[in-house]
Amino acid sequence: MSSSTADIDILRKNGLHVTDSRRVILNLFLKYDGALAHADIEKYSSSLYDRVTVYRTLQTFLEKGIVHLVPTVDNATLYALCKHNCIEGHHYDNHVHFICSHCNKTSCLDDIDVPEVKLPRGFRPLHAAMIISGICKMCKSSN
Amino acid sequence: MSSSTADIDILRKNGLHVTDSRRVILNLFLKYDGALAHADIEKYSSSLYDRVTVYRTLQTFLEKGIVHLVPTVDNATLYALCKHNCIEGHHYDNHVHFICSHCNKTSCLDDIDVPEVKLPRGFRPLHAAMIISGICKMCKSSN
DNA sequence: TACTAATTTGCAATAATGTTGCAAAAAAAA
DNA sequence: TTTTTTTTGCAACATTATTGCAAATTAGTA
Repeated sequence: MSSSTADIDILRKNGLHVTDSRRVILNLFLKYDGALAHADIEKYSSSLYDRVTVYRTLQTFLEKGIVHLVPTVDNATLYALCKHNCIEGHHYDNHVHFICSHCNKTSCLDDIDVPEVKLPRGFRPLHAAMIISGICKMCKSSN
Repeated sequence: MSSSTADIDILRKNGLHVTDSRRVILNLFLKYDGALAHADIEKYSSSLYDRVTVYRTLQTFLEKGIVHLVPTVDNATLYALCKHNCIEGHHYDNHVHFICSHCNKTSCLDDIDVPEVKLPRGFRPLHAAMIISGICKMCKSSN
């Protein structure tokens, strides 16, 4: 049994009660370095918790800025851990997201910022998101 | 009654049978310069057609390259007209998408290409999508 | 530790969204 | 007009997400 309390720390720091389901779900994100869908979480947590609890936990994490939504081109809803200093109600997920067409894993490229783009006259930008699809590092090297 | 046959031309050019529902849906896209969700189409076409027909029509348009999916940060599935020369199975929707936080309209900025980004070693990009949110031209000028 | 107040969870019901098979209707070709 | 092929509508079903409420759990306090 891991004695790490990283998950507990995160929950406490965000003023959340420490519960089993929150710990399990948060640890999934901490261990799996990529974006997770609701279905992934249900699968990996072996249906220990009710679907509704998973939905509500993700919603809570979103609101607290523990995770952010990952943009997608299909209709999938993906969540990923916020790595930098996100605070309640204000995310700093200004990084590029990469989705691998081979292993299907979506990763946050935390160190790659979304580039600025010159918009047509009259448009005022507030936030930009970017998704790049292709072959990821792991899949490329394993060929 | 408009005598324009732009919609018919598009359908013919793509080898599709010309039917009422396809014409109505296609004209929605032609008139409304922005991305539409399935629900929008159901609403604007006054439930003239079955839900299933709308789904199948959108699927057909997607396959033929008449519309493309618009990336989103929530789980919405949005479709927008392909403006440039998309052919069956190969889209050229390499443009930036803009979603207005005020009127909620999603537009294709057809003339703004998604910029190149330098990725970490090992990642091979195939396609890039970009979504910018903010205040659009119309909403800004009406304040 | 035991008690209390507030939060969280599970269950059941419901809503919203999307898919499939098949017969009837419509479109295109002969 | 007739025939062939495609499309549509209906019904049923599947998946994904939301809500209310009582029971269980958490955290603070005595």
